[in-house]
Amino acid sequence: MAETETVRQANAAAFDSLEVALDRGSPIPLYYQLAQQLESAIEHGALAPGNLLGNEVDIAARLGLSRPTVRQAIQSLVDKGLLVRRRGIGTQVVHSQVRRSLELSSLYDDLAAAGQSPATRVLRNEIQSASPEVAAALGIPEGRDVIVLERLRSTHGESVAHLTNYLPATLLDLDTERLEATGLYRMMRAAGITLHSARQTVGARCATADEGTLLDEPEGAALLTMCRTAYDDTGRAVEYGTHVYRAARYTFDFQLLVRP
Amino acid sequence: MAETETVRQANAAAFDSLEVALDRGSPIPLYYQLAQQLESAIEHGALAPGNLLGNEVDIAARLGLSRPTVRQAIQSLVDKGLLVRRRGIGTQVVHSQVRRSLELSSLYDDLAAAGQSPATRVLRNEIQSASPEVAAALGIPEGRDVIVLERLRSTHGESVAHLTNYLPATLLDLDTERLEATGLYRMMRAAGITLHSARQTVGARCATADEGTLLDEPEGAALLTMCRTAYDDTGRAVEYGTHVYRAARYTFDFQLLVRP
DNA sequence: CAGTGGTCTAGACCACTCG
DNA sequence: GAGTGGTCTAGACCACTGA
Repeated sequence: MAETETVRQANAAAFDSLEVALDRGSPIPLYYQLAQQLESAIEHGALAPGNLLGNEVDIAARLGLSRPTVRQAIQSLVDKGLLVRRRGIGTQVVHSQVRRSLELSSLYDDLAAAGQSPATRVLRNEIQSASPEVAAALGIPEGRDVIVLERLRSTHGESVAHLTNYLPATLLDLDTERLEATGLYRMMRAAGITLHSARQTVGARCATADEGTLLDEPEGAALLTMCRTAYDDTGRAVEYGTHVYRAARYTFDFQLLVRP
Repeated sequence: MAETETVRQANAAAFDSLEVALDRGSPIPLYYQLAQQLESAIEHGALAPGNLLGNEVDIAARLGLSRPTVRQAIQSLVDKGLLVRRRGIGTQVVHSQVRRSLELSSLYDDLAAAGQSPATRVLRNEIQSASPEVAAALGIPEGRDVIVLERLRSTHGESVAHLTNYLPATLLDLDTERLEATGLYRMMRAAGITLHSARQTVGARCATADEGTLLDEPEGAALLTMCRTAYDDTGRAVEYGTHVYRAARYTFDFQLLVRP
């Protein structure tokens, strides 16, 4: 098809005319600078879906980089799901429909956004002895001190979720005011805790009378439940939470990327 | 602490005594061979949690590989969450508590396992015109032919989920028998469709009377709902599904890895 | 066949962490 | 200061794809 040829030429033009400004004096790695600029070019449509990127050797030559550096940049976007490599063909921009869903919900949004919601009211912030369940989840001895955190999250003046969190008491201090302003994960990060991974279980059940009162739902209404244990990069469990969401006002969105 | 020193020495010994067999004649990449053997060493406890791996230059020298190749192997395990790198310190095996949860539920288990469950009964397998909702989800014109698939999944003789899927009719042929034996995703893979990503939304609601009958739950029982659109690596939507699970017998488990 | 990404090498310098 | 991972270079050969 002639159309295909036209598109291919347009692609090359699109990438050739792309201005990539690399600052070798910057502390930001070159591959990262390139990746960021490619990503924004894709976002802004300068690189359209389906466009071929041009071969890696040429790109490297044109930018004055080595091929491994260019590959590292491209690879990071492949890992994000924005680009697709094909042996013998080239590297292509993923189609917009897929990209849009990627942008809508990164896998880590929930972790990142946890606690950053506009309105979170702290109902409880105190130290207790770890129950067997909590101790097991956090991998600490039963009876050890833990911070118990209970929060009510709402948007637009309507309650959305009831969050209960448990943290080893030695980990950090949780000032209630800062907690409502900043969010739990941001405070943990500020305390030097670097998150590594978290394990989540999502289920559903009907609201009890108490839960109904708290969340403004009738008894028996459907609720989404989520249990999470989050780990440090040293392998410590740093948080265990059991959360309850009003199903009518909340869903979990996430994106799966299939590794080749 | 003396204990720390002992552990550190044990680490070095653990890795030094690790036998890594590389086959340069194999079509399997060297970095992949190394990654696999490291992974199994971690699984089998030959490399214990917290163990330092030893520096990359030494490993490369000992195995007769270049450092980038060793780095590529290590990086792949870091991406899986099994190892943690620390600048100026070394590479460590992640603690077992974290690893266990990683092994329990890879992020892609659900996709991979979809349809491989022991008992799946096909209730419907026919071609229809795409409704507006389905057409929008699949990114095809309204009214275009789509395969409509309705399945009932059960384990241990009890129903667990009611799955409804829509696929562009041009994509592949779905033989009901093979579908029950093989599973949808395996059939798609066999048809040359390589999955790239999927977007999921998980929610909850109460069962209608019909759903209750189908799933053997009372009306009003809590149900987990899941909507998914899966994409090809060319960017085509290849499947849209709306699934309903009995909350009493099913939860979604997944693992988040925080990218540095 | 020519062109592409996939793999691999053998070096180099830097930033960071620790003692 | 010594040791670590993080980045980068300038090449090389291979496997796969398409025409």
